[in-house]
Amino acid sequence: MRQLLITSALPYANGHIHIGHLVEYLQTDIWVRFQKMIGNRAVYVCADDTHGTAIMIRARAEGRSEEALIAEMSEAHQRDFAGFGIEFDHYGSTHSEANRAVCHEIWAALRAADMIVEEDIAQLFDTEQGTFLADRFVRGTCPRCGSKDQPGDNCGSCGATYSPVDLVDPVSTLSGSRPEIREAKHLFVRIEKMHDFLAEWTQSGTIPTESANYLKNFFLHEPLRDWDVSRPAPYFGFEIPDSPGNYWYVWFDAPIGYIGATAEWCERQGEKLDDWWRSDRTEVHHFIGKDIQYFHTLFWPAELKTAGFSLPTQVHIHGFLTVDGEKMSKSRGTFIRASKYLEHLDPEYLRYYYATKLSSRVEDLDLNLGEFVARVNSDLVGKVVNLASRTAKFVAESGLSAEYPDDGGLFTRFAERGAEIAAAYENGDYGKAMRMIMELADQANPYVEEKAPWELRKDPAKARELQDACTVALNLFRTLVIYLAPVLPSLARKTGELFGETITSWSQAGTPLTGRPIAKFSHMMQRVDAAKVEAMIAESREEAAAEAPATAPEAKTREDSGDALAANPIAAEIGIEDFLKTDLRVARIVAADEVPEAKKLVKLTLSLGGESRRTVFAGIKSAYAPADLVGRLVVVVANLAPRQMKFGVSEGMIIAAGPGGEDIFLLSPDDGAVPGQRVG
RNA sequence: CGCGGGAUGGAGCAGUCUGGUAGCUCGUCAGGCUCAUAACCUGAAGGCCGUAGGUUCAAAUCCUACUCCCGCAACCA
Repeated sequence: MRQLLITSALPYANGHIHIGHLVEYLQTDIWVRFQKMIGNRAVYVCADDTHGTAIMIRARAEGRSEEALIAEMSEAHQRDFAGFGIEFDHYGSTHSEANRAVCHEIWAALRAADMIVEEDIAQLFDTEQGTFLADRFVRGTCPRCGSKDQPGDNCGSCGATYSPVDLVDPVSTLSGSRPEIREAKHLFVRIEKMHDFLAEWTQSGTIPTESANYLKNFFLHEPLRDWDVSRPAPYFGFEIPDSPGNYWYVWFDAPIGYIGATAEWCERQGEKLDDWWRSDRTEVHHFIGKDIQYFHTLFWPAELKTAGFSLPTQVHIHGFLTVDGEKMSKSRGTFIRASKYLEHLDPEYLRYYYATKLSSRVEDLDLNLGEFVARVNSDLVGKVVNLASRTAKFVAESGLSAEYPDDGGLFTRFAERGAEIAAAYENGDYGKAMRMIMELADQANPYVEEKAPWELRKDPAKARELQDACTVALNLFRTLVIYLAPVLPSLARKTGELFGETITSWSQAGTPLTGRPIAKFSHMMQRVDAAKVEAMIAESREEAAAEAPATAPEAKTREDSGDALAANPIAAEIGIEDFLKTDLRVARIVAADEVPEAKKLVKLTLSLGGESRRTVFAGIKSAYAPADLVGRLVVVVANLAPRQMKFGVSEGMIIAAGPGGEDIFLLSPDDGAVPGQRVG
């Protein structure tokens, strides 16, 4: 019997679970259930990831403590997971004493290994908010080219990279105030010390080949940079014991949460943590998304190795979810929260659909809504459940035959495929497992067809034959359900009830049931109603629109949400003279050309009236077709310094609102404005 | 030459590692059945396996080049 410790990435306490997250938790849950069914000892732990600036800022904005915020989110997360049948053995929080203790332990080991270095860093400090500002919370004027309103780490105009402290006229996006420069001590992990170990470990088969290559090409080909793991107060997190006033960066304590949560589970179960994290006997399996492999395959093993913990046996990495071939989109209604899904649809549908799409490769997974409906209905309802619903009632009185009848080897064939299907589950090739199971299901229905129990029952002399046929069909059905049980726990439970047993073990599939009563049959699974899918999408779209006023023209002024403003607060005050430096002009788009090689850009030719023409590259390709742009009036920043871009020189910038992606909204003057007129 | 993945009947995919009759599900069409949740069964149509070369007795499969698509990275909202 193998002993397995299994984790999914810790969901961040700043947001709700959506169907994209669920790919990972369902993938993990299926694997865990499978392992338990084949008799391995598997423990599935997870926790909320609770620390960091984002949590602190949000708690402040909502006028409550961080603890209150994360408690509420943890509850919401666990409710969503439970709704999808995701069963953790323990669900903790990174904000726990258990986790703090492990952080201390790992920290001490890093110190002992002389892997911690200190360095003073000049950082911007927002005096109004009383906090240091991460790069993304600062904007200002580029020190090199003078472009205004640039991000804190690099200039979007000239491409210069710099530190936020170098910005001319920096502005805090939290308060709009001008931050001051303060020196602060930061602590770094000198991960380069583990370079040789990591180079070997990442190529050892523990992680998918694609990922190993990625790490080799992007990080391990040169010395690894020191990892900044501290943040000065105020910060919501754990204070570093030997560096008062400094806190561990959220990404330091997040993975450690795996161990912290395990420690809590051990405490409750009377187990020893060392049996799970410092033992060759226990395999550690992480399930993560490709976006965070960097943390899990470099820093994490380096820390574990240094502190003498077990290294991950395997890191299972999955891709992202797309819906109908596109990224999840709020405006399209495909950004679907777990709780919203559950209001409309059975979680087993999604469990099955994802299972049919998952493999051991790092691939994105597409939720095609039309296919979703068709697959679930034809596979689960039409093929599998149908076997029971067309035969169970014929044996309601007689029960199953006392001896398993001659079925021409059908059941044996079903049983023999078990090992192969199990291997597919083990390897994470759920799609392959589902295909094999459905292949079997496709053999079962013709059997029923051939035996025609509805004919047999007309002749009392054939009662025995009828009972035998149904015994075969129901046993085939039962075996299929056992194979599907890791994916469809609810169907497995109902099937168990039909047969008067509990489905807990894979080996049950190998032996047919005989001589026992069959419970009254009732529908085990409803067909997917496409209308409900549509309703779910429509509601998601409406709710997203209500949250983001910029994307909801129908929203009236009094209903506008404050989110857009909160997300991007008003900049520092300026005088009229500053504003007048910006020369905004009305311009007419006289030509709009595709820039085929560019992802975001459209090449515009603007007329400022008369013979005056400008070429401007605008990043609006995702929102506007060039043909729709020609002729319309826009507002252009006319005195912006020309900028050399990959595809040509851009001589200005057109003004637009919106968060980006498909949600970009060009500003246009009302009728009557003429190209060349100044906007002021 | 930025990194990676992909291209197989109308749709979604398997098959590619380990060359040897091109397969599955859905959809379509024609029958059948009526036990079953407009479910199920039988049959049919539909593919020169992205393109062009090469290796081989034999290529969807191996090799080379190219084209297109999708992620990620870069590009002014």
